[in-house]
Formats: sequence, C-alpha cells, structure tokens
Amino acid sequence: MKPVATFVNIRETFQVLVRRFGLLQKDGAQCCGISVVHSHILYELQKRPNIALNELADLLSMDTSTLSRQVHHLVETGMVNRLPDPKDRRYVVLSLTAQGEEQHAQIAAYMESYFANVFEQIPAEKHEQVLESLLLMNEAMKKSADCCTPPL
Amino acid sequence: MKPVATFVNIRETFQVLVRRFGLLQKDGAQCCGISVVHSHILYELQKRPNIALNELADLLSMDTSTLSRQVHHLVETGMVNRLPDPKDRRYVVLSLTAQGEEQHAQIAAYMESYFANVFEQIPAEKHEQVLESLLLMNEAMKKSADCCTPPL
DNA sequence: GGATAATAGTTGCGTTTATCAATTACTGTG
DNA sequence: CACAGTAATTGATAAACGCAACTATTATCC
Repeated sequence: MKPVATFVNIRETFQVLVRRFGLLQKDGAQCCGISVVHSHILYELQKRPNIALNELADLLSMDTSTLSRQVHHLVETGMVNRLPDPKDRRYVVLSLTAQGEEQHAQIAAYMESYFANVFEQIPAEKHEQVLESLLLMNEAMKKSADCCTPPL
Repeated sequence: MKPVATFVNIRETFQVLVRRFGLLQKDGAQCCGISVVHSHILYELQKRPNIALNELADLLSMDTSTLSRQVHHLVETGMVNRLPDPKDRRYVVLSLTAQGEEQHAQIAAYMESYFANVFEQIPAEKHEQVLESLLLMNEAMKKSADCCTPPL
C-alpha cells in the first residue's frame, strides 16, 4: 500500500519536470525565433493537416480568438495556409506551408537531440521502462481528465 | 538499439503530457482563485523558506522584475512575508504567512487527489515503475540542462 | 578612508498575450 | 423567407513579460 507521501512526491517530481520541459520548449522555439504557442500550432498542424481553427483550439485548449490572431501571424510570416472550406464556408482549413514544415522540422530536431541527450543520462536498461511509463501516464491523464471531479 | 522514431514518439508523448499538466495546474490554481505563477511561488517558498527574491527568480526561471511584482501582490493579499535581510540589507527574505501555507495546502490537496485519480487508471503493478521513471527523467533532465549544447 | 564598481530589488515603459463581448459571414431549420 | 445556431474575426480591456533605468546597500581598490 502506497502512503500519501508517494503522491506528494510525484506531484513535486512532476511539477519540476514540467517546469524544465517548459523551459526546453521555450529554448527550442526561441532558437528558431518563434514563440512556444507558435511551435505548438506548427506541431499540431503537422500532425493533423487540414484541420479547422475550431478543432485546433480544442486540441490546444485555447480560446478561438487568441488562436485566430496567432494563426494570423503565422499566415503573414508564410508558415501556415488558411483557406475557407468549400464544403462549409464558415470553417477555415489550416495547413503548413513548405516553410512551416521546415520550421517544424527544425524544432523537432532540436527536441530530438535534447531527448537523446537526456536518455544518455539514463541507464540503457531503463529506457524501455521510462518510455512505457510516460505512455501510461499520458493515457491515465487522458482518462482522468474526462471524469474529473473538482474536490473544492 | 533504439531507432530515431523512439525519440520522436517520446517527444510527442511528453509534449501532450506537459500540456495536460499545464491545464491541471491552471485548474488547481484557479479553483483557489490564484494564478499558476502564484501557485509556483507558494510551492517553492513552502519548500525553501527564507529565500531571497534573487534565488527564487532563478528557481522559477523568471525575471526579477516580474517576480518582484508578483511577490508584491502576494504580500498585499497576505500570503507572503517580505522582510529586508539584516545580514545584508540589499536582500529581502521571503516566507509564507499562515494564510499562504493554507493556500498552498489547498492546492497541494487538489493535486494529490488528482494524481490519486490518475494512478487509479494505471495498473497497480506499474505504479512503482512509473514513479521511478519520473524520478529518472527528472534527474536526467537536470543533468542534461547543465551541459546543453544548442544545435543551431 | 573615500571614490568606484558591483549587486539586489524596485519601478517605468513598451510589447506581447489572454479573455470577454460584439460583429460578420455562412448554414440549417421551421 | 425569417430565424436560430455556428465559425471565425475583431475590439477593448487587463494581465504578464522583458529590458532598461534608478535606488539602496555592500564590496573593492587605490
């Protein structure tokens, strides 16, 4: 049976971990001259091309107004294509330009090399376990988010 | 030998994980009526009382000017004590008030219950492994941050 | 010991970002 | 065809960040 201290510990660990990754993202984006939010947009658009602004806002948990402005910047700088959907012209269809894909690839390369670096600090026999654990956490947090019951 | 795809995968996993935790932090803080930054300050002050503004800014990777203002808010709302250091009066000594500790405890309780919830979604025999993996990641990222070599 | 450099913290100011409300454009329904 | 509903944008306000200037205090150098 795990004592409560386990969860306190994990919260602490996770909090610092997330803070570190936040800084990493900042570096990874800023070394390419863009903001963290922009890098998230590029990332998500590369994963799911031809998505509507609406859905993208859901994925990133952002207000559509904020996202609309950010997308506007990315369109102006030639990273993103924004076209009205011919099926339903209320929607817009978003996708990466060639330049946007290149930008995304740059950031991804930075992240990759960083994670390779991180994993070098971890014993090789633990790599499998760490990867599996992150996937487990991710799945668990996804499930948990749906049935969240605010305790206050 | 792990293929490159492993790192792409882990980056993706970690990115989503961090995004989820960011939202959680927001909820955890907002349910207590404060901002995420404030909750980080409370958290860090509870961990290391009687710290200087300078060091705190380092820990949180914030500009001292931004932190100074945030601390000012927290002093005004009775969460934080800010006193000049008698040893060297350029410094200030920061600590939590009773109310600040209570606030921190509330947020911690929220986080704890959330993580308990998350762990319920993970098979019990994996709990140990997940916790160990998070600690490994944390240590590895700490080490890696010191010797970071920007690839661009 | 006194002038000078260095450090911690605060404040001013411009830029960016988030959020709410209102508006426009378009689609589906009665 | 009028009207409700939805997607996206825009306007206005507030909050946060980051840089630079400033104040107060301490350390250093001659």
